Amino acid sequence: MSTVWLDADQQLAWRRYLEGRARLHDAIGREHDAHLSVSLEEYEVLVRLSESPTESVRMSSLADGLAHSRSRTTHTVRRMEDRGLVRRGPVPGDRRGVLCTLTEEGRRTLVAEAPAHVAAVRRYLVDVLTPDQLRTLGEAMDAVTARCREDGVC
Amino acid sequence: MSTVWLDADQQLAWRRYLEGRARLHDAIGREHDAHLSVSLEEYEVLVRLSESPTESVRMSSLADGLAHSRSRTTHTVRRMEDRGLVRRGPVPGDRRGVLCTLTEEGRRTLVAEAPAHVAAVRRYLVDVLTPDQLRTLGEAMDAVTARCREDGVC
DNA sequence: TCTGAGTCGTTGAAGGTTCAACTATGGACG
DNA sequence: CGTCCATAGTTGAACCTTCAACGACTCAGA
Repeated sequence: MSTVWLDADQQLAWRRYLEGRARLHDAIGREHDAHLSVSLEEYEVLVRLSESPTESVRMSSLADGLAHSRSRTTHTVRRMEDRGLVRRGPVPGDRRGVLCTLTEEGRRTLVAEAPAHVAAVRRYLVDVLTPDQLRTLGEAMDAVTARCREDGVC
Repeated sequence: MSTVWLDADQQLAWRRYLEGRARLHDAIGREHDAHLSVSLEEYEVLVRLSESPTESVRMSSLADGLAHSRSRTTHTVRRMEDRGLVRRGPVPGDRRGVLCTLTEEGRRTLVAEAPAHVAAVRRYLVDVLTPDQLRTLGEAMDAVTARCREDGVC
């Protein structure tokens, strides 16, 4: 708030964040490439769908929840539909909407590949932090999300 | 280490991290798009170069420091060279190497645009966290980086 | 000095994301 | 109702990153 520049501590934290962020995404992405049939982003789509009682989520909610653009979500879901992991249908009561639904194949894939995904998250994030660090990390990133929403930068 | 699954706290922290990470990158990226002539990635290249006493860094060191692939670095630097922000030359003593150097134009760009960049980092990260949270965030991501290096996943 | 393994950086193609433009539907308000 | 603006989602092109293959150079050891 006060000055324009970052002090040494702030600068250090920002640098460490940038580097860790890049390496973490890279490391987990490599695990997916090596051992799973779906990318990290596609995996997250499967998770969101599986968490819905109907195993289906509207495109815009999906985009919102994943913090992805609508366009990106369209492309991702189309590719997944081509591979039989999800299917698209109408939203009851709103003819603009598209409902994305988990297929049998999508559910099987999620169940089969979840352990490897979780193992990667543990190996590169959860297991290298203390419970306190992990909690603080979550709270910090939650504050970031709140500010972004506040600014309408979504 | 112990079990295969994440408990509720771990799951929550991971989710918050994923969402905050996406939104933070997006928010700062938008600031760059709107008010600066260089992207966040290009800006980081300029910063690294400016921090060297000679205002030049070898391609591989640049790639390493930014946690980018060598290929990505080549493409990024080529685009920046086309715009006159950096220039490439030989590394004294190793004819395999390429030395990337800040140009006058690159230095001017960095000086002119740093305030807007820093303002974005403050607005979306530094200012929404307590000093403790920010420090812990940095330490946590540093631990992630250490694990990735340990695994040779770079 | 020759050989072989490793490092450095580039290249072009393939794949994913972003952006702007577009169609279609919904909802508020006269 | 009819107009107007907002929302939902798609499309294709431009752009960036990734990947595999490559040429060039270095270094260590026989």
